[in-house]
Amino acid sequence: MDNIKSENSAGAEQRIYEAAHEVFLQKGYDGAKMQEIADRAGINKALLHYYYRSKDKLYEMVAKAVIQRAVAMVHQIINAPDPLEEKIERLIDFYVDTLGRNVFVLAFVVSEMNKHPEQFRDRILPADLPRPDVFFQQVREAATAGRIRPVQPEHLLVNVISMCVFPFLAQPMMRMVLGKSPAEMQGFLRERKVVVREYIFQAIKPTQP
Amino acid sequence: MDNIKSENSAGAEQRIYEAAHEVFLQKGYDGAKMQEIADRAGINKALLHYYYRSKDKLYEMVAKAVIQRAVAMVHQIINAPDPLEEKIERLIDFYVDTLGRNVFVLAFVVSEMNKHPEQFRDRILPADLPRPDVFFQQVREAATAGRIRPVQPEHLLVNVISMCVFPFLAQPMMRMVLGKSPAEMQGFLRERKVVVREYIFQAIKPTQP
DNA sequence: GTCTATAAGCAGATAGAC
DNA sequence: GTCTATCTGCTTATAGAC
Repeated sequence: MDNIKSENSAGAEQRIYEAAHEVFLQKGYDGAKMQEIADRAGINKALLHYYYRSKDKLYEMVAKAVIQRAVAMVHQIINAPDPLEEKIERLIDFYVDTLGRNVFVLAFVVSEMNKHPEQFRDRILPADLPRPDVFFQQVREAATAGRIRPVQPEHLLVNVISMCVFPFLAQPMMRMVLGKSPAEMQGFLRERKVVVREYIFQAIKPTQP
Repeated sequence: MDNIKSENSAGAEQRIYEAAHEVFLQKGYDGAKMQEIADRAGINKALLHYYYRSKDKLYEMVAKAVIQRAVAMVHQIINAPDPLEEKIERLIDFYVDTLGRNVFVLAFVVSEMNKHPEQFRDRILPADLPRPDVFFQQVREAATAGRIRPVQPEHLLVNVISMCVFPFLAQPMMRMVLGKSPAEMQGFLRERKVVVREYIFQAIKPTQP
């Protein structure tokens, strides 16, 4: 099954792709340079164009993969068969753990979608986007059953995501506002999981039993 | 006081600055091109360099102004003498209204600070950053007085900012997740003020009176 | 497949006329 | 002050040898 590759560790094509992934994520389309990608892959620019015809194509491929992986993971959790309360906790854990470690993915998606919206709409976003319908339905049912206040499902989801994700995304800005050192900020971010959980459950719990 | 300017509406220097402001905010440092700035200002590239020596200097000037204005406005609200509850409402209104209309400013700060952190630290951020100490103190006092639960002041502030700001910042991503049209998204975002207020006050109100 | 060399075009910056 | 013309260097992309 596996052919013998003429290069070291992983084959040029694969290494190019991985290098492109890193560079595009960190610098965005405009800031990324083919030379740097070639350097990180340990080959030269000509080979980039041999495997991936142009910078655009390479970018498209990377961006597509990044988006699709993110969408798939979120969808998996959001529409899992877990009960609502558990699901919210898993969502919080997922966002803080996974995205917290890969801030670049997040910053990439947000900033690139803002900067090149038409390119994303036309060539990068998947046509069929899975909706969080299961989650929404669960929220409505929990409200009807009186287990939570009757909150709007979409806003609940957005609030969870916002509180989990934004502090990581805007880490430099938050440090500025709070006047924290990088080390202090690390500690602060570690507390987020329990804080978000606390705020969300306080906010949705029934008013008077 | 006002000299007669040889050019139309506002004087070349001013028009260049405004054009640069627009372009840098929308495209970031890497995506911005001096040619486009010149075009929007209605002059040519040579004049850019006559007034502002280089792209770097021009960027530095714009970024500094953007940051400082944002910092000043936030500081003004956060350390105002209003009582805590009012202040939180004003904060929410401020973020949703002001930043909601200028998403670019926000995206600019977040993404550029992530991409060029050392440049921001060394040349753009003001040395003296006003701290939200007054706000923090108010939270502690309100907690001691039993008017709110004893929450951590910093996390409270971060939660307010996150829920207000993130949905606008990640608007394209949110549309993707929620499956909304641009028009529907507009409506959704208009509901945020009241929703954030509701979540925050539910989360911090005393457990049992 | 992988390289060197080079083409073609663009972006930032300057010289010099007016 | 403002322009045209031009230089220099960088970036994407291709040609062609091995």
